[in-house]
Amino acid sequence: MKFSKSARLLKTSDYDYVFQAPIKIHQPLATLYARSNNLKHARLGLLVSKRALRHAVARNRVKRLVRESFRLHGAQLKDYDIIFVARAALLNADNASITTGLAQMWEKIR
RNA sequence: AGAGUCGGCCAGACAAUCGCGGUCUUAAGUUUUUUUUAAGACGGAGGAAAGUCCGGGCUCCAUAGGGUAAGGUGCCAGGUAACGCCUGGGGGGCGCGAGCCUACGGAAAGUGCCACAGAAAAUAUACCGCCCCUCAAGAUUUAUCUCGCGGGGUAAGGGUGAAAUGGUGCGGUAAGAGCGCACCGCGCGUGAGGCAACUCACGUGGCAGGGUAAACCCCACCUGGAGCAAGGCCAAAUAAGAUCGGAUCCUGCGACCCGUAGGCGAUCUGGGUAGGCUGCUUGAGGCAGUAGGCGACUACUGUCCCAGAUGAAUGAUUGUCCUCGACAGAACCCGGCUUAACGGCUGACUCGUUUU
RNA sequence: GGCUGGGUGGCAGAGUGGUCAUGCAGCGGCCUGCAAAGCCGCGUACAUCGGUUCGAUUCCGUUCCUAGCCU
Repeated sequence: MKFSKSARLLKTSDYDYVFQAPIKIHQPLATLYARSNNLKHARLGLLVSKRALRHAVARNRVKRLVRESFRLHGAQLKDYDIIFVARAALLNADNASITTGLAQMWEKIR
C-alpha cells in the first residue's frame, strides 16, 4: 500500500479529535491512541518527543520504522485514526523487536 | 623495523524487491487556475548538519545620523565581505628533534587590594643581629675582655611569606653598602638591519625603585537595534471598556541626550483568531587550468547546477563480501571556532638502532 | 529554529578573591517513667573541565544539566 499525505494526520484539529475519546493501548515501547474516523482508510500520526528520545537520529529511526510498519499493515486497520506516542524504551530496542512489537499493537486495535 | 610530528582525503560496498519527499515531461480528471492520480527520467543529509561561542549577508525598524554610556578586541604585518578566524614574522615557554603552546598594550596618569605570618606588603622601615662612641660596673694579663643604659651607623647574615628594593665575584670599610671595579641583567642615548613588532653593536647611567589591569582604569581600534517564529501577500473570526496625552504633547527610538520623521495615538483589562502561499535556495558556489604570492589568499579563463522538507522526506527486508561499520540528521544562507568520534588511505618530515 | 536566565549539603536558601552562614531533615548525648518540645554536639556542599592569580565558589573561557520567552 502507498503511504501518501492522505494517510497521515496533518492538522492540530485531527489530533484533538483523536485525543477527545481515544482507545488506548499501552506497551513498554509506546502508547497508541486510536479513534474511528468517517473515512474509508486509516490514518497515522506520530508523536516522538525530545523528552523521550534525545537525539535526532534516534527520533528519525523510530518514525521511519513506524511508518514502514503502518504501510505494510495499514490495510487491515479499517478506518481508525491512530496516534503513536513514543517512550524512552525505544532507545535501546533494535529494529526487529520494534517491528514485532508494532505488529502486535496493530493486531490489538483490530 | 620501531618511536614520533604536521597536513590532505574517505566515512562500509554491491544487487534485488517494496516505499518516502523534490524538479521536469507525458497522460487522465477538473469550466479555468489551484489541486489529485498514474507512468518515466534526474537527482535527495554532515565532517562535524551539533553547541549557538564569534563574524557577515538578507529582512524590518529612518537612508542607520552625532555625542555620552555600555560591551568587545589587544606584540607586528598581511589575508578576508567580516571576525575573537587564518597566514607569515617577533618575544616568552616546552621538547634531543621534526614541531607545539602562548588574553603577549600600559603599573614614573590616578585610585583600590595584597588574608595568615613577618620588623616592614610600599611616602618604606629595623625584630634577632653586626659595628662605632659616651657613661657605669666587673674581671684580670693595666689595656684588653665581658655585660648594661644612652646616642649613632648598617642592610652583609638569620627568620616570615606567593612576593622583601638588582645577581655573582673581587676590592673596600669600624661594620657595611653600586661605595668602586669586572661580567650578567635593567634603563637611557646613538648607529645599523627590518614596512613594523623587534634584533644587533657601541656608549652611558649606578638601578629606576614589589605584585595585581581575566580589579577600577588609561591608550588604540571596533560595535545602531531586532531577528526567517524577520518580513510580505491572501483568507477567516470577535465585544468592548478604562486611563493618559493632545503641540512646553505623544510616538518611531527598547540605555540616555541631541537631532530628525510622523501626527492621532499610547498603555492596561477583557474577548477573538492563529489556516494557506511566499521568503526558499545561483551562492563572498563547486571543479579544472594558467598567473601572482614564502603562505593565508587573489585575479583571469573554461565548465557544472549539486537537498529544499513544513507533523517535516534517505528507510525496510533479503542475499553476498570485507577490515564487521564510530560520532551523529539540513530547517534562511555563508565564513570560522569549540565539542563528539570507530577506523582506513596517503604525502612531507624528525629521532634513533642495525645492515650495506 | 531563534533568544534569555540559573546550577551552593538529603531539601530550602544567603554569601562573596583569603577553606561557605542559617533553617528543616539525619545521627549521637542530656532532660523524661516513656515520648514531644528544649539544650549540646557531629557529619554531609559551591555542576564539569581548563585558564588568570600567591590563592577561585566568586574573575574569564569550554562542556553538561535545567528553566523561561517568541508560534
